[in-house]
Amino acid sequence: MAKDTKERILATALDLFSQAGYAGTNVRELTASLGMVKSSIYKHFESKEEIWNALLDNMIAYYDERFGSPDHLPPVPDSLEGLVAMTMRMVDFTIHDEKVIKTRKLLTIEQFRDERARALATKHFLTGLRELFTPIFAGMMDRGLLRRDDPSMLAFAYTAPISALIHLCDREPDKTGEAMAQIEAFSRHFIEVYGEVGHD
Amino acid sequence: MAKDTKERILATALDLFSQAGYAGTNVRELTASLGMVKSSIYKHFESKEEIWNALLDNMIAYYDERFGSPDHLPPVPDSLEGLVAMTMRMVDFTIHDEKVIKTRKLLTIEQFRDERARALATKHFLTGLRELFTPIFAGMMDRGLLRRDDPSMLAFAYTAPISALIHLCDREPDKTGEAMAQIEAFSRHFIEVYGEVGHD
DNA sequence: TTGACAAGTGAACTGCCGTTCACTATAATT
DNA sequence: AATTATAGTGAACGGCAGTTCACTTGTCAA
Repeated sequence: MAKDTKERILATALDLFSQAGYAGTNVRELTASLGMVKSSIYKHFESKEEIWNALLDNMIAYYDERFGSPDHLPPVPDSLEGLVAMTMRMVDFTIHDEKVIKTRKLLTIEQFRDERARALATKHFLTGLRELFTPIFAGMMDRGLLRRDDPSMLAFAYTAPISALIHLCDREPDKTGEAMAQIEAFSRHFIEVYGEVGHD
Repeated sequence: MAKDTKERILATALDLFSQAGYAGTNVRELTASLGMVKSSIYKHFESKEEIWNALLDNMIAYYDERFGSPDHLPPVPDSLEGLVAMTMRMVDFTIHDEKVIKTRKLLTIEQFRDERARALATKHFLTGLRELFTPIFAGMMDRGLLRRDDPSMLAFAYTAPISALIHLCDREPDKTGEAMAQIEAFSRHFIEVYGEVGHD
């Protein structure tokens, strides 16, 4: 039971912190959202700050689990259209999964205040995506699908604009549809520009 | 005198809010940074929230002043190398000007909490840059410097990665040099890919 | 059946939060 | 010289923040 409640607390903390930030959320609200009284939370965590630290531990562990091992590398697409499809699948997940959305928002809010949040934010928003796509593009070049070029540069040129539109979805969820369309348009523009002629 | 103090208050508020956020900053710290006692601030602002609103007013006015009128549109570069140079000049300013840095950080932190911050964040981080570069790229295409293509798409593909690296500088200022180098490398990659042959 | 422990409660505490107010000092206006 | 306005002070406020604690309840092992 204890573990279950602890996880519920962390899920609710993620929810509230990702809206108003750590400083903008108080334990009254937090426990009220959980249907308990504020003192109860101290049976599970020593302090509000410990909740924050546990939350960060979780986020770091979750990230390492999903992107840390090479097992979870997406396969190299066997066509340019396959790259678009894979991209849209990944984007569709990342902008609709509540936990992932809240994690991004929380890192966005707290990146200037907490060292670990800062480091994780850079991974999430910049280097992680670039490192994920670098081997993919290298593979596509090997297969003659993409023009020979610096795969890391291409990965950066490809993921950064997509990442910017993902941030837009976090900020203005009602623009999600529009953003998805723009991501697809950008992805097609990209294969148009970098795709090797003779492949679609 | 009053106006001067008011501006000092807003400058200090921008400084503190951009580090710890609105909720994470209290009136005591704010006034202490100004060398006065906390009650004094109420001679200039009715409440902490009014300071926040005035700060947002300022940021919106400053943005409109710098980017709102077509007068301040940068000239269309007359060479591909000119685009790189102009880019580096703009980036150099935007990542070293304290006020601009703090404004970006504050918008980053508060974008999920305040409607006006949300709207201004989208302008700052996404649409503004795109709209700034669209006519520039259109002009460069007219002059035969860039391949004919959708100038708005090119503006997006160009500005989004640069914006991502500007965010990196805000988050990890010690990586500023590295980020500048990456921006220049990306800019050169861009003119390599999109530049019309026969021009440098 | 008892005892021990984990989970939740409500009241109370300390301290800081934003804000108010009567007051003083200074400067500008008449 | 007298008056008024402005900026700043220090003490005090009500309230809410995070936290503690004695206590009740429910669960399960001994």
